[in-house]
Amino acid sequence: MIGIVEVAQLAGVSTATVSRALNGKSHVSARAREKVLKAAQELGYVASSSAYTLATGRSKNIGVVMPFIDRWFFSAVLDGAVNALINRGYDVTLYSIAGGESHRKRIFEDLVLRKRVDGVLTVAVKLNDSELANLTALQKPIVGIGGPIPGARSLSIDDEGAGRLATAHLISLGHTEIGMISGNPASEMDFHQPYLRRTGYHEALLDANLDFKSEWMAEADFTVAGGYHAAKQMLGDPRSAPTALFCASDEMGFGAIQAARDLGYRVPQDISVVGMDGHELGDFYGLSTINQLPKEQGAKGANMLVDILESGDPKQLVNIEQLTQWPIDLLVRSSTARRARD
Amino acid sequence: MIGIVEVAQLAGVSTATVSRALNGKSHVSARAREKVLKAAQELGYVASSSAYTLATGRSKNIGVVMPFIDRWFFSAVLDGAVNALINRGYDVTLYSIAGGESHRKRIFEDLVLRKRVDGVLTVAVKLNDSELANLTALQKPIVGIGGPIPGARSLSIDDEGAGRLATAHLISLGHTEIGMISGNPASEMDFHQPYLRRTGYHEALLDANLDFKSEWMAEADFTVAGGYHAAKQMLGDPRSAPTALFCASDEMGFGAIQAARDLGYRVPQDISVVGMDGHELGDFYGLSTINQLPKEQGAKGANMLVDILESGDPKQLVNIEQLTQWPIDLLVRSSTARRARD
DNA sequence: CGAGCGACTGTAAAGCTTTACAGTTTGAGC
DNA sequence: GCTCAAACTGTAAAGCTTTACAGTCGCTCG
Repeated sequence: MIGIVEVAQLAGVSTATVSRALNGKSHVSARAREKVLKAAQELGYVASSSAYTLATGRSKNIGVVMPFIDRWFFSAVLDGAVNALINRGYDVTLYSIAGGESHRKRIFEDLVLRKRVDGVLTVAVKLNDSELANLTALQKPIVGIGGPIPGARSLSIDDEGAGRLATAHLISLGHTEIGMISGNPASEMDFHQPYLRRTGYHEALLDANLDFKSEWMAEADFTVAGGYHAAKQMLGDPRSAPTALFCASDEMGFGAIQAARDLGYRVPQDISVVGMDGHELGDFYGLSTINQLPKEQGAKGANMLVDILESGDPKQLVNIEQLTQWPIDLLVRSSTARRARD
Repeated sequence: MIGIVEVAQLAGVSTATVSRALNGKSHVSARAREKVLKAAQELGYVASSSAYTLATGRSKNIGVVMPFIDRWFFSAVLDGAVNALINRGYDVTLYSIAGGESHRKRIFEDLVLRKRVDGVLTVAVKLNDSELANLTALQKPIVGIGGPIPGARSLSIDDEGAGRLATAHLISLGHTEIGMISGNPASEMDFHQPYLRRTGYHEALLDANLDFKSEWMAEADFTVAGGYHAAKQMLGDPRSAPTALFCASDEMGFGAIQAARDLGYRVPQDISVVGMDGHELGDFYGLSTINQLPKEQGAKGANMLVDILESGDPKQLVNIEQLTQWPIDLLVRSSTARRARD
């Protein structure tokens, strides 16, 4: 096992000089630096990260905590975060809290804490008071993606505004009978996107002086199958079928398009459908949507966290509540069109 | 900052006893153990993982290396692995090698090496000689998922057998003109699934004494859009259009179904389509497929790795080549049916 | 009753790096 | 040539745990 002393010996300097030369923090003569670099190269030396962490108190490691890993939105956020963090010299340790409450408790108390990570990035996880207190006590900064976190920094789209925009898009196309397939609040999310998006929908209708019927509101679980069933039910009744549909997720939008087609409607000539998220398959299925660029959100959140860590200002670390609004984008594709004349 | 000495003081014992009581390795009197546990609980003590790693040489951390994070198959494997590893007390550090060769080199040489991880799990990554030599020199075991790795353990489905099974399924339904949409070998995979699956297809045709036409073979990039275009091209020509299609990924299968429908074919009455992988949307779209249970593969690979680490036998760690074949399953849904009489 | 063994506990070293502090060298300015 | 600051370098401590080794204690067995 070769360590810093072997490098120091080969280079003919002290271990302190080796450390300084390799980390580039303080003054080292060009001659010494060169000898050290050569020796390190020759021996294939890489500093032990555990010793580094023990000595400095920094692990160069960020914990990412999310409720799901294999759902599209989450893996996209993760992908963006991992790439951003690698570029800034940080590793990421991944925690899934799908395993229930005890699982979650163990992660926050035992694993994440104490030196394992320098900071925490959460995705659609709302921390409770004791989790926040733990992190604060240890001076570990946290950035949350996907919803505001009281007492911490967060990055989130304006879900209400997104709902309003999607609905307004349909209104601008001349639709007056607009249904919504809303997310199910019980679907394991910590935040309230379902409510917020629904509120935006209602507001847009109000703004345009449009009627709202209760048959135009359905709930599903954010999945394709859920969207399919809800849409089939809503569109199946010719007396109350709306001419346009806003779905609170793209997956539900895919299901709704399929349901409409199966019922004999043409999309978009007979029924317009707008989704939400920016799912990778949206382009293929031609689904108009509100794009929230999850990959970019992940990268942005990761960079915010590293900025805080490297600001050098301990006051920045914790106890700062700040909501960064993430811009949204209306992506118009082929699933929405002007309302046909009756 | 409270450490092991604070716990020792409060419990009135030495740090050695605290360590032993908490790790449960060797004999500690019940009385002492109880005092230690109580003190640790009271102080909220958790051992510093960096000090633990430095002292023991084990990090309780597994590196997972994959070329993509946000593609369905990979995130499913990751999900399975993360949950399995958490259950066995290991963390996972995630590396994406999407960033190109230098990126990859940095990960394998600088980050993964030296104490950061106890072992490595790769997904669809073929290690080159120097990467393998590095890991071997450091006695870090490795398990690869998604293809055989010379000189290491791996877990993989029999891609050739899968291709044969999918094709045989179509043959058993009476189809004699069977096309294939194969993966593109250049699509950033380290392994040769495209070739293997194609070989299986050819073999099945041979076994059944069926003809093969070159118009029945197309290549695409594993995506929905790619499958759509390839299928549209192949099915569009009525002179040579096959009555059944084997797609080397489920995404391409989705695209193929859509293409067939857009051309006016009914699926499965006019055209049968079988995919491969077990994509989560397969159920919704009714795509028959070869299910390879990626989540379970991830969990199995992770458990294999931990078993090796905890076997206590240093000879198990490296230099063992072993290919574990992962069983596959034919999942028959509504996209395949008996060939219609002409 | 003594020897010896097993169970338990404590001391101290080892693991590897960073960095405060102190010491040395270098070179500029006078 | 001397002084002094700045640049560089080395020594040693600190960071926190595990564990080898040695020591203590109580008990059993002869």
